[in-house]
Amino acid sequence: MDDDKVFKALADPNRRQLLDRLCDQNGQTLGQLCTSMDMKRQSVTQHLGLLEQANLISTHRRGREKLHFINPVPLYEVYARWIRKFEEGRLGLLHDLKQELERNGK
Amino acid sequence: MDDDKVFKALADPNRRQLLDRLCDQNGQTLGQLCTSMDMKRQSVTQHLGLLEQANLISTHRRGREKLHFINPVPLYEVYARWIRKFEEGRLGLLHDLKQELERNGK
DNA sequence: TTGACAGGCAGGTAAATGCCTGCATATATG
DNA sequence: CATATATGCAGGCATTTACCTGCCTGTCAA
Repeated sequence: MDDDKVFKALADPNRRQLLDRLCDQNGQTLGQLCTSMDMKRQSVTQHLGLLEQANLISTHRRGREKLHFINPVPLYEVYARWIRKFEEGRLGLLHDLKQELERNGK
Repeated sequence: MDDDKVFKALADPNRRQLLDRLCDQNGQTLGQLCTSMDMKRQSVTQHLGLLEQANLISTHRRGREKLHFINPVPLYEVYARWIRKFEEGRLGLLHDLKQELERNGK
């Protein structure tokens, strides 16, 4: 997985909204997704392209339509490799901070 | 919490690296952090500024030094509000995809 | 076959981003 | 006090990003 592409894809609120819409209803067409996005179809296409490059969605065509499906795996991997790491040290880190503040706040 | 600031802050590999360095050793000064970043001090300052605005780090001064501490809370909240949501629907989503592929792959 | 519909592709532009240089300020130390 | 050290602040510049317009291709249905 390319961490960087995933993080960059998630950096834009419109792309997060697209994931949200797909979470509401998976397998939507480009046209359907466009109705909830305040921008031109071509722009939505670009956003979906970035999501697909980040492997956050997968697509396939049905006739003249293009269906979009969420792939939750990269999101979970971001959590596993990135967020959980800091979560584990959470108490320790807060302890360090507290100690430092006390040492200097006296 | 401002989701957008957190996601945008995490979008840059240098900022993620800074968080990593702080995870290795919490409470480092700007100067210390600079030694592991291949850019000028002023650039590092800007990155740290974004991390602080996203509430991912907190700082306080000790004399002429500025110490930086990780705040793991926003990371956990991103997970709780964002990633867990998709994780929950994971099996269902994969099931939808499989079904769709089979319907059209025949 | 022809018209309507769904989507792809190719620039163009304004704004945001990331990095830099140069200079200013504040603190520690001899 | 004088100097070195740690950081702050301002502005410039190149790249990337996000959105747009305009046009082309492919599919369905009458």
